[in-house]
Amino acid sequence: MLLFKRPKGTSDIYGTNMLRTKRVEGILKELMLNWGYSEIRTPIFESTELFDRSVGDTSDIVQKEMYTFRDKGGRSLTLRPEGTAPVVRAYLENSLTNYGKPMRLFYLGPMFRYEKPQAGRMRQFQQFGIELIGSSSPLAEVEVFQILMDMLDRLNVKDWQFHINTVGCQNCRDEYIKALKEYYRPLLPNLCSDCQRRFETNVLRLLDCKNPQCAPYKKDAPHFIDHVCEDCKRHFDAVTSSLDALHIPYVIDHYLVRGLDYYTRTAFEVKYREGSQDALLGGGRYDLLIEQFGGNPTPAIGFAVSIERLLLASKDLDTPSEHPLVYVVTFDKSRLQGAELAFELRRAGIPTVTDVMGRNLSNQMKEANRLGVCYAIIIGEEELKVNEFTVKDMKTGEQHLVNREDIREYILSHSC
RNA sequence: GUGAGUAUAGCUCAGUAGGGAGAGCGUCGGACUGUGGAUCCGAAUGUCGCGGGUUCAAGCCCCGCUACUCACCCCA
Repeated sequence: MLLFKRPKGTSDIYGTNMLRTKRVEGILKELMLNWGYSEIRTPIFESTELFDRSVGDTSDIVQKEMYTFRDKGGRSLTLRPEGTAPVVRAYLENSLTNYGKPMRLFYLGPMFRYEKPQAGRMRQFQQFGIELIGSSSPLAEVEVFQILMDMLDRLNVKDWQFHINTVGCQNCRDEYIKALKEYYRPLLPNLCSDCQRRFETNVLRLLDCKNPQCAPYKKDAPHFIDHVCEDCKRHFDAVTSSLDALHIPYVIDHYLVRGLDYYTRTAFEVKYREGSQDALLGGGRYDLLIEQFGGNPTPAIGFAVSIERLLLASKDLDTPSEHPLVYVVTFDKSRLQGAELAFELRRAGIPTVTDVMGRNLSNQMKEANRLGVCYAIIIGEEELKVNEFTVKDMKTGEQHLVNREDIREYILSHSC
């Protein structure tokens, strides 16, 4: 019986899984280089209030999903459940405002939410996100959507659906909420208990209730788009028409409200057809958040994706293999010469492995084969005498005697 | 928070009526003391998730617990 197990909802990543993860992360970093976004790494924990105040204290995240603890100084800290609030905090704290607008940032790292784990949902998960800070123009949406398309394309994710909605701004949201409340008030007794509670705390969330008991009433609920102000309406129209112009297929989802409070105007999600955790990516505009954090009024937009869900959705992405190029086979008389040669090859940038088990020739060849190397270099007594080592091509089985001093060049000039 | 399923070797799993704990793959070694992949032979690894009960006897039956998986809710 083992003494320790990994905590619930966490995973150990190794082997093929690690290779696929690195592949996806590599593609994402390359993508960002292409789009002129620079990476930012913020702490894994932040003050609890940062999330309370941004994500919203009636949200599921804050109410039941945060890993909150007190440190020895009595501070309330929280393992970050999402990336936008920390990035905005860092943006202001480090005066990145001085770098000019727009600011293009991306992040990649672990997030934490206390939930019941299941397929595509972990308590610690890896999230990639971008933030485009400083533009209120629909052109910002255009860039973000293009990045999103480019990303899904590079990762070979098929069968996704783009959902978009507007959630208004500080001027018009209250009016919509009023309209929604008026609509739902007489229906209240017919709704599920969750919705009865949400009616008071956060009416918007009634829209994405999946309870069949509430479903019939959703159909006739007022739509955001019919209640937003002139500016928001114009913005939304510009956004959708640019989607049309870019030939990006989308559906207007009047029930899309998102789980975080800081969104304004544009909110969107990419859903993936397979699997119960169908939300692959989520994002939106957050024009008020920076001001709310004490900065100058600065509009911004961004999105976040989970690496785990990307991996589930890009199954046919080919797995890269990582194996050494050379295996140096030694005998009792040549162990140190082998170690020396192996070291030399590695310094020349040739991935090399040699025996540390004291195995015989046959078993070293077996290991070389298992590791998938291209060449085995055999250093036996005969070879030592003439200072010429046997280089064996593991694919063809051919072998040649090569002078000790020429081996590095020999390997470098032969591809495998 | 709600519901369902599973738990036997490193992995995938079998285990018949309650009576000796197994197979395949993998690992290690040998056949072959200087040549891998193919083949053959051999070996190691198990408190059968934990605790209790029934029984002469429990991997199997009963009760409790735990862990994991899946789903709901919500999300990424």
